[in-house]
Amino acid sequence: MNSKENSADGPSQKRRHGYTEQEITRRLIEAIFEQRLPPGERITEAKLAEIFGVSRTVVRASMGKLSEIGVFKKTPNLGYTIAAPSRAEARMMLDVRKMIEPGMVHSIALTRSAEDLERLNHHIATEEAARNAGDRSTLVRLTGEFHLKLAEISGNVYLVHILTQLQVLTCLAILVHAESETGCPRDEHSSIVRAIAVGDGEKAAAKMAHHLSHIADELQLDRPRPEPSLESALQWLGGLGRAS
Amino acid sequence: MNSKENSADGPSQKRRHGYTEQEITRRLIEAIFEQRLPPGERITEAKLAEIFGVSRTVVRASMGKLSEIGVFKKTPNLGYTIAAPSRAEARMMLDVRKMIEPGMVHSIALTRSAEDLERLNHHIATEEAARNAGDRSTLVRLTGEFHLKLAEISGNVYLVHILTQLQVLTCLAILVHAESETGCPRDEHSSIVRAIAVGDGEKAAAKMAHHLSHIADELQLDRPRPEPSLESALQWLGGLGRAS
DNA sequence: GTTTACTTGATTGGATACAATGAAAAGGAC
DNA sequence: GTCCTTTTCATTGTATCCAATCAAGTAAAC
Repeated sequence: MNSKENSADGPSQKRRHGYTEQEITRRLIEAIFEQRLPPGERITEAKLAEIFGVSRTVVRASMGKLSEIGVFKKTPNLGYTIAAPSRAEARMMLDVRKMIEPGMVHSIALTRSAEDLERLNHHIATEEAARNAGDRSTLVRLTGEFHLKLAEISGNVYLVHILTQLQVLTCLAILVHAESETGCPRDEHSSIVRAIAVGDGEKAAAKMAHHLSHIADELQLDRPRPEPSLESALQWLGGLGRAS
Repeated sequence: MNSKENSADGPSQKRRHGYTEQEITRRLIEAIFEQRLPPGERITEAKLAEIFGVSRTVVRASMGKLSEIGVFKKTPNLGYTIAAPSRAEARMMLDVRKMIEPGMVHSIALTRSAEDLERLNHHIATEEAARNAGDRSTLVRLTGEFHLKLAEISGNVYLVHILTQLQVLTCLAILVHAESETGCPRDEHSSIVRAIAVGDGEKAAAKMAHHLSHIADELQLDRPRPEPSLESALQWLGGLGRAS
């Protein structure tokens, strides 16, 4: 978090405004996408306030909203951690996305403009560039943002809002549970765009449904242990205790 | 805003805490459901703080979150109003619900337990009672909560969250635009539950899709004027000016 | 050595004071 | 009277202070 152009602006020169709450929220989400804030990491109001050069009041509002949507886990009077979604939670968020996104691309396929296609193709080209360059953290961010771009193109503000939340959470789930942290698989995005381009809503929806299923597959099948829960950890410790 | 059972809970007994942020948020949403907070109403932090007997700090957090999800409209440095969704916004929120809720009931139809059906039937009976009693504000709240109950039964926390937001917004849209403010039409709810009861996911989804379309119809067809926008109003005034 | 009670430290929770903002009213010049 | 400036006022925005809470460590009792 080296965002201290702040440190150069003179010692006692009073900034009219520090970062605003929305800017802070945006930066935190960005940091998660780029894996600078790993799931499970503990984080305090005071620390963030210092980093952004504002009082706790402002970061508190931001962290409150991020907690509300499940990006931070907050335990009262204790503190915050970056969420580390369980497999069950990951499945739930992908279930919701499976309800939403196929319908969304179906709708888009029937209404898309030339400019929309331009944007989508450009985005996919950028994805490919990052993939070829081996820039993993950028790739994860971009593949996530693809889905948000679709929401924007749909023109539905509520979709943008909802999918932004779900996308951040999905990103965290992938970081926790997926083996290959490459974000969305290969070129499924481009096949979705192709279906949109020819106006085939059904096909676009089907492709999107498959795409989301593939993401879900990665989360559920990779690791052998079904759920490294606290319960099993305690059981393990108990067995150890008895053995020694 | 007559929600002062507060005045009954002991005169000078010092509450360790006043209302918590979540309680305040819940009550505000409840008040909207019951039409004690009409769309367009202006509302200030100080006023709410006084009503709930807490400082601005707490209500501010609550109002911030409500603004985030679009229930309040907030203009910086000026104030808040209860949202009065435009027809375009109403259409968008119902579009999203059409993407989500049919799939949701489809899923529920395949997994519902006897207890789930019990809860749903009980809720519908309560709805009917309110309808027969002519208790309109309770009816609006209950018909809205039916959809939330479904989300709860699905067991998906993200669905509960998302639909809670959309439901409140839909309620506001209905209050602004619908002719008959009776909430959800007749006994469409019970036909959905019947399909769920027999495990027919396809039928439940279809019924829900129709149900949501009916709500959308009410919002778009009732009033003659397509959109009483500021633009058209100015144009009208302009014409008047030239004519006089 | 184990348990209990107490202290301490770190962190959030909430209230208050003050600054910043913008709208509307008041005042003055022409 | 109209236009421009100034003042005032209501409201939000931010910082700071202190209280509340919980965990963990410490000391004392048995």
